[in-house]
Amino acid sequence: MNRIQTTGMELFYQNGYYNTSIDDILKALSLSKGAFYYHFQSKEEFFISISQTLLFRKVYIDLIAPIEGKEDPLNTILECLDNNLQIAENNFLDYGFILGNFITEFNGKNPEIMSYLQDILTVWEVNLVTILQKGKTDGYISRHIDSESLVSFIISSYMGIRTIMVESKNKRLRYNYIQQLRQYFKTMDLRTVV
Amino acid sequence: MNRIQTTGMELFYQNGYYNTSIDDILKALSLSKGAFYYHFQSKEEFFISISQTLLFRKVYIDLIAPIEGKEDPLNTILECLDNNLQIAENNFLDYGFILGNFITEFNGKNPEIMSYLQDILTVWEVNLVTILQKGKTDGYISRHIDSESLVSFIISSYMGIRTIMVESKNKRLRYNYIQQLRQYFKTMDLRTVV
DNA sequence: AGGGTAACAGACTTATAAGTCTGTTTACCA
DNA sequence: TGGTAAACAGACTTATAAGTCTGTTACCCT
Repeated sequence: MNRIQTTGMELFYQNGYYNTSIDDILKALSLSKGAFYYHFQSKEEFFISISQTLLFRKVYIDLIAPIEGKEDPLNTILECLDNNLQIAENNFLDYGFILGNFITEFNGKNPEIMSYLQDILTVWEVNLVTILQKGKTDGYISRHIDSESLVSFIISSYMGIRTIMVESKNKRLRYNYIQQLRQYFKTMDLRTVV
Repeated sequence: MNRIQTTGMELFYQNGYYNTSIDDILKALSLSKGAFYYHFQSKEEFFISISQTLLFRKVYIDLIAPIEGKEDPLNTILECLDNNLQIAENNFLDYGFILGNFITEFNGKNPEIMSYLQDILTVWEVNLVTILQKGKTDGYISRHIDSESLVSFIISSYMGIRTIMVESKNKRLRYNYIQQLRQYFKTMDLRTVV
């Protein structure tokens, strides 16, 4: 059952939800229809179960855990995003930011699934806002900064750069992006962004 | 034939390429299979024809033409992006940045279509770089700015904010985004970003 | 050991997709 | 006005999708 979810998420990520059939997933696992529909009611319910477990976990591990409870928010965020971009860069077959891809795919088509995806995004957002607010009280960040705005900006730019990096062979894309973000962060940092 | 392309682009935009059937398009137009396959060889060739005409034209009209040949690059870009975000915001049924959506959808699935989409993105990119370079010689922008990096950053953030704005009801998202971008631009402007 | 249930196999149904093909309409021009 | 070709109609084929259903295996507990 866990293997089905794992393979399902991989294939959905690679080929998209609508372009991946249950048979594709089962073929990759040498399983039968019976096995699948014993564990899951439908393709939709299957995807939702993946969202709430594997997808959420992945976003948490990759983007939330590395910044949780850390000091020096701006540098921490920079480092976290850079790590993720490096992994994507080194992965020959990268398909972009998985959460962003699904949001794009389900937008306007499946409100229920969209709400689950939006929830995950919100958790990330809230965590970023939290660490930034703490950074203010800890004297890392200028108090006149609007954390919500900054977080929207960070998330937007990260989603975008992941989309762009996918097909572009430009090896400086990651470096340039981080440089720009760092430059921007400097304007709101009370200490020094390294 | 032009109506077929127009309706095709609309439906592909709304529902995605793989999730839109030829029959869907023909039903919307009260046309038959014969009409479609008289004009187009296949669904793929149909989409490519749309990319090279309507899609390219849309990106050009919305994002390139408004900045072409203008003075004061940073403010011009800000205004252009803000306009597009306003239109998206006021459009009750917005489905995100159409070019970005297709790039996400075709990534890793159809290299040929991807290359056409990438071409459109490149045209936009080149135009942005050009106007920024001109802005340097005209004394609008600090010379130590790397135009390519800045352009990647602008495009990334725009693609991302469009994705996020789609399902979020937050009405300040656009305003905040533009504010952040303006703030960032101030650090590289030799005059005053209004 | 054997009974019972969880876990799975795989043929089957129904719907919908892309693309084909034959026949019909429409428009235009001599 | 009649003939010709462009433009279109729509039934048909083939493939593939999601989901169903009946039968079979594997395992666990007493």
